[in-house]
Amino acid sequence: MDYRRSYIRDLLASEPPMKASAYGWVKTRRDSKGVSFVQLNDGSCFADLQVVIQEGAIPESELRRVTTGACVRFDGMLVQSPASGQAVELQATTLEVYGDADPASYPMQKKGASFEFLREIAHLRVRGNTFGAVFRVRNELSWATHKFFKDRGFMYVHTPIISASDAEGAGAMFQVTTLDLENVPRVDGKVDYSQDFFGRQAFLTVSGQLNVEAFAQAFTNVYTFGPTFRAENSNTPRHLAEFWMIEPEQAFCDITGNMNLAEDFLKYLVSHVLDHCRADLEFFNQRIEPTVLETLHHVAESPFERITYTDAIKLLEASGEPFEFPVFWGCDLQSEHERYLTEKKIGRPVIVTDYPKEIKAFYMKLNDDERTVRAMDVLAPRIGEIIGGSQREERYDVLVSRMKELSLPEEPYSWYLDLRKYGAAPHSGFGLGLERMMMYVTGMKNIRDVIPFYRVPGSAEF
RNA sequence: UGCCGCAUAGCUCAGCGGUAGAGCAGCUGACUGUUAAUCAGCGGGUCCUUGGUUCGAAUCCAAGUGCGGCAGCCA
Repeated sequence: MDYRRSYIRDLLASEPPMKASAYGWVKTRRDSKGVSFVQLNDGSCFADLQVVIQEGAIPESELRRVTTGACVRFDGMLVQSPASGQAVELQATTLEVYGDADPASYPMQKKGASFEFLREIAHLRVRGNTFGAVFRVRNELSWATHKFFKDRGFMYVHTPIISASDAEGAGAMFQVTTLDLENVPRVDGKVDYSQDFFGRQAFLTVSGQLNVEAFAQAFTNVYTFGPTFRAENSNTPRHLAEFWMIEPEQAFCDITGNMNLAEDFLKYLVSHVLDHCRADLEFFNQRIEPTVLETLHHVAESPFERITYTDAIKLLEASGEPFEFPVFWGCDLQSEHERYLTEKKIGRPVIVTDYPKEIKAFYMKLNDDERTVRAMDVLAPRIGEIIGGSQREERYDVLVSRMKELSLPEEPYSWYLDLRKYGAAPHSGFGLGLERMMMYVTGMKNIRDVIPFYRVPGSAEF
């Protein structure tokens, strides 16, 4: 079994007739008198290869083992298919069964399974149509991300997973420790973290941003792309405890440049999957969300709307909508507000900028009005906030006074403050949640269905 | 974490006070090329758990557990 061989995707694009071998997992088998049809898939593309077995070509005792879920190889001739439904098919002459799958207990079926049930068999759901399509698209989004930034001269930075600063403001963190939880060392009644692995408290990162800012101050244009962790007790179809985030950071870039990058990046990703995942997207459009293709073309072609927070509040106040949460200057935008703006009022992605400083993070650059900061959120129909970014505060004194206002300790951020002391460039960046983007592109309704093995409160199986 | 909903065959569900049903899947067979094939037959159940109401509970009530939706926190 050499590693260089044809995928089913390649066979389907080949010119028949030719000898061929097909490796994969059996989706279904249909028998008629004198002939059997096997749908074989190896994950390389949405379409299955139809394998045709004429009566007598393969011993009945072997053919019986070709059941849904079984892992097999067929050898034979790839020929033009006489029936409609596929261009080519494999006329099989030999069969090797690598792994049987007991049809009475194999849980994947060709019909009728709910996403809730499939989450219980996350190790097997990837063999089905929907999750095959989901993870091919996820793969393409990942590669497109690297290509987009590589083509624009960005450096890929591996920011740490374990972080010592515990108060970044992005939410509750998972603590990392090797202390014996049954017998925690204490000094004056408090936990003695000097005996912990790192000699201090440590956590899983909630964002690579602070680290990637340091690299932007040396390599100009950088990005990080990796897992991040939030210990929030969030039970929604849009939140995970472990998710993947893409965070570019640019020196010599203000909030306008940041918005331009965000818009170009989203359009690039959308165009990429339209070009490279056609069959998968058509499946989503047909079976999951009938507006997906239309939405993606729309996003790729039309400019995003850009409005300030202050103007957004005016639009909401003038809307006449019966919002559950009151709208006033200074309020945070709730889901219902975001949905009104992006779905009802504007009908495509909207970038909202210049939020009140009170509802945004300490590191965002203070505007001259001293009431708002240079934040920008990209809101998208169906899913709400997909990107959050800002121009960063590069003025040392302003940053320190902002931290004081929020009672943040300086010590854990001393290195971050150093970046403002020594050769600080104006800089900007944003974070894009890969899974949020996945939901947008595929139309999948639950974030647990766009990540291979999800982690949420109360659940870390597989 | 709050509010709401759901839990019956392997899966998707119906039944909603009188003792367990359908479709799909599985198994057996039929059919000369099927496309989520079709047709016939067969097997398959602690009706989530515990307690209560009742002559009688899958069905009504309560608590627990699990799952889902909405909201908050955010990406």
